Formats: sequence, C-alpha cells, structure tokens
Amino acid sequence: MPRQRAGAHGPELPATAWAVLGLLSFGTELSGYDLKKWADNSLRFFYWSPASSQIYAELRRLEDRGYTQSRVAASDGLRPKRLYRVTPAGRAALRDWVRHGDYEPTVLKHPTVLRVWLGHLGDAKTLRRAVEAHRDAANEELTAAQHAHDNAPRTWPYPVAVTQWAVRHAQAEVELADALLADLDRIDRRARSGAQRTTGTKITTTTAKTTTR
Amino acid sequence: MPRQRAGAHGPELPATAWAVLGLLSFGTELSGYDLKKWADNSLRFFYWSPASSQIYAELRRLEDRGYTQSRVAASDGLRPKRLYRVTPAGRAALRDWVRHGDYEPTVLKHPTVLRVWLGHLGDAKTLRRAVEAHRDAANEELTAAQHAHDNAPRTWPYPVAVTQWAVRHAQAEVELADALLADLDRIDRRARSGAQRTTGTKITTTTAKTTTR
DNA sequence: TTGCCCATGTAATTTGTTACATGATTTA
DNA sequence: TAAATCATGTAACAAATTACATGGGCAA
Repeated sequence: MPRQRAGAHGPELPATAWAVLGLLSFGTELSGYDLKKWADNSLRFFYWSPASSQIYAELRRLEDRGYTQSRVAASDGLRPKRLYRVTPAGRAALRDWVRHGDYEPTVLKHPTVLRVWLGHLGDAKTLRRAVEAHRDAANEELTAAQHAHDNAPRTWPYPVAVTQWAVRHAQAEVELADALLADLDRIDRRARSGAQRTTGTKITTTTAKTTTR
Repeated sequence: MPRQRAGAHGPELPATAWAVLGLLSFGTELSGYDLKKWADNSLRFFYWSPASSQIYAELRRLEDRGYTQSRVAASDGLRPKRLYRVTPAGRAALRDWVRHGDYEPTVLKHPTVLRVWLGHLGDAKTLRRAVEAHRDAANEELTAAQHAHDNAPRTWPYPVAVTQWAVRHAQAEVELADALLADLDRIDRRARSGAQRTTGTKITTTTAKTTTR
C-alpha cells in the first residue's frame, strides 16, 4: 500500500507558494503587481523575491486550489486590475502549514564566498574588491531592513520581530565580510613575505591597500 | 546593433557550474560521486549542494565546453569510474570568472523565518518549536563547519579562510535564532497579559515553557 | 512625441529536484 | 542472505528566470 506523506492534506506546495499566500493573509486585497512590490519590501529580507512572472503563476495555482479568489477592479478611467484575496480554505491551509509544516533547511548561495574559496586563482586586489562590494551591498541591506523595521506597523508583532531579525542579520553579514577582509589581508601579507624570490612574483608595495594604517 | 555583455568570453555559465569546476581546480582527479561528497563537505557551507544528477549534468556541460576532460578508470575488480579533471581552457575560464565575473547577490531562503513572519496564524508553542529546530540545525552546522575548518589542509589558505567564515556564520545564525526566540517570548507574554478577558482565550499558565526561570 | 512607469501577463528556456534503474561490493 | 553502500547515471517533473508583448497614462 502507498505510504502516506506526513500531514498530507492536499498536494504539498513549496514554501514559495505559502510566502505569496502569506502576503495576502494580512487582510488586504492585492494585485500581482502589488504582491511583487511587497515581496521586494519585506519577503526579500528573509526569503528572496520571486520574479513577477512567477508570482502570477503562483496566483493561478493558488486560485486553482481554491486558496485565493480574484475580482477585476475597474477603478474608473484607470486600466482594470485583478485583485486577489485569500479564501477561508486558503487561510486554513496556510495556517496548517505554519503550524504543522515540515522543517525545511535554509538555502544559502553566496557567490562572493565562493569566489574567495577559489582565491588561489585570483589576485589579492580583485578578491578584496569582490568582498568589499559584497560588504557594501550588505550595508545597503542593513539600511533597507532598518527602514522596513521602522515603518512596520506595530499592530503586527511577528513581522516586527522578523524585520528586527533582518536588521541583525544584515549587521552580522557586514561583520562577517569585515572579518573575511581581515583574513584576506593576512593571507596577502604572508604571501608577500614568503614569496620574496619566487619566480614571476613582482612585489609592488604601493599596490597594498591596507585597512590597518 | 546587439549590445555586448560585460566581459563576454564564452556563453556565460551560472555560478553553480564554476562551483563544480572549482572543486576540480584543487588538482585532484574526481568522479561525479566524489564531487558530490566534496560538495556536501565544503561547498554546502556557503553555496548549497547540488543534487548528484545536477553534478553529472554540469560535468557533461563542462566537458562540452572543453573545460574538463574525463577518462574511465577501471580499477581492477571494481566497477569502472569516470574521473574528471580540469583542462587548461577550463582553468583559464574559471580564473577569469574569479577575477572578472560580475557581482552576484546572495540568495537566501529562510523557511523558518517565513513561518515566524506568519506568526499571526500560528500558536506560541509550535512557533517556538520551529525556531528551536532551526537553532539546533544551525548548531549542528556549527560543529560540522568547525570540523571542516580543523581538517582543512593548511596548504590552501583561501579554503581555510572560508571555513573560518563558515564557522562564524553558523555562530551568527545560532545567535540570531536565540534573539528571535527571546522576541517570540516577549510577544507571547504581551499577548497573555493583554488578552485577559478576550473571548475564547483560555489562559493555562502551566503551558508556559519559559526560558528565564 | 518620445520615453518611462503602471499593470498584466505569455513563451521559451534554464536550473534544480525526485524518483528510479542497475549492478557490484561490503556489512550485519 | 538481506541490507546498505558505492557508483553511475536517466527520465520526468517542478521551480524559477529571461525575454518579450501589450496598451494606457504621464512626464520631459
């Protein structure tokens, strides 16, 4: 006999679908376009941001499942938009996922660290620049997260806690990048002192762009 | 006229392909199976780990591009395996990506935080458990990263720096989870004290599983 | 009046996962 | 001798991205 999946109610949906449905669970009626914007402003801090085309696809699927309902709002003069809202069935399914969904591991893809890992094929200068670019991006994330946190309505305590998490996460990312930069400098210094007479290694002390100065 | 992509040498490959090629760039000849194991032991700390089937697919693509070469090693008695190594062209292309590849943003998908974000649909107990499960997983990551760091050969300074980064990253993840747990408790406490006479809210003080005790 | 933002999507493609097939070897 | 593990994959599917189409309003 076929084994039953743990807590199988309907066919399982990926976390991304719950994320989209979740955006609708705060009560407001939203269009696909709105959803994309909200995803960019909140979701993306802890669960990336799907392309608009994917959001539309998810909305279609959610409507097929009966988890959302849509109506066309022809706001006078303006081009009509399709507004989605969550149905009772959708709310129940989402609630069930939040409460009883299986643990899913975090997915992390960090191209900058991948580059550093392959540092034996790079040079100190471009490697440093790559990490600096990442640190700058993390710093911008930090400001954006701080902004999101400040503007989060206090009526929703969980999103407030999550934006706080996002702020701390961005801070950690910046610190991690700085520590990595320090390690890169150490590697560079050791290479410089150790490769005094190695073939093809021209030592130009002027190139050094040290932080400790 | 068609605009040229920044630094277009061949058709651009995704970071994942460079990750697989990168595993081969440390000198050893590896089979697809070996590659999967190495990915699980090193790559996965900063750049997830592709399924074996995807590794085989990437290897085929890399060989099509002329970036890898393979031979069948029929180690007597044992089932023959196909061993891959990087070609000079592959090394050059990888080197070029490390040095001049465009900045790619980090991808983060954090289902646990997503759950917390939707906390208004959950209950304090299961929410707490979900975050605790994540913290435990992060703690295991920490031990694994520490192990990887301790066992990393000192001849490769960059992987050493990266495993160090992975250790610090896992530590940060644990701390982030603990801070989030504290915030969840605060929310729970506020809800308990504020909902004294709300309809349908039965207050059972015995259910409380407080950390500060 | 040209070009950009709003808004809604479709089509094609790529990326990645799950499930399965196969056969040999090692371990319980 | 049953099972797990090694090793190499294929097939089918799902998830996600890129590129494109469309048309209206609005600002330069």
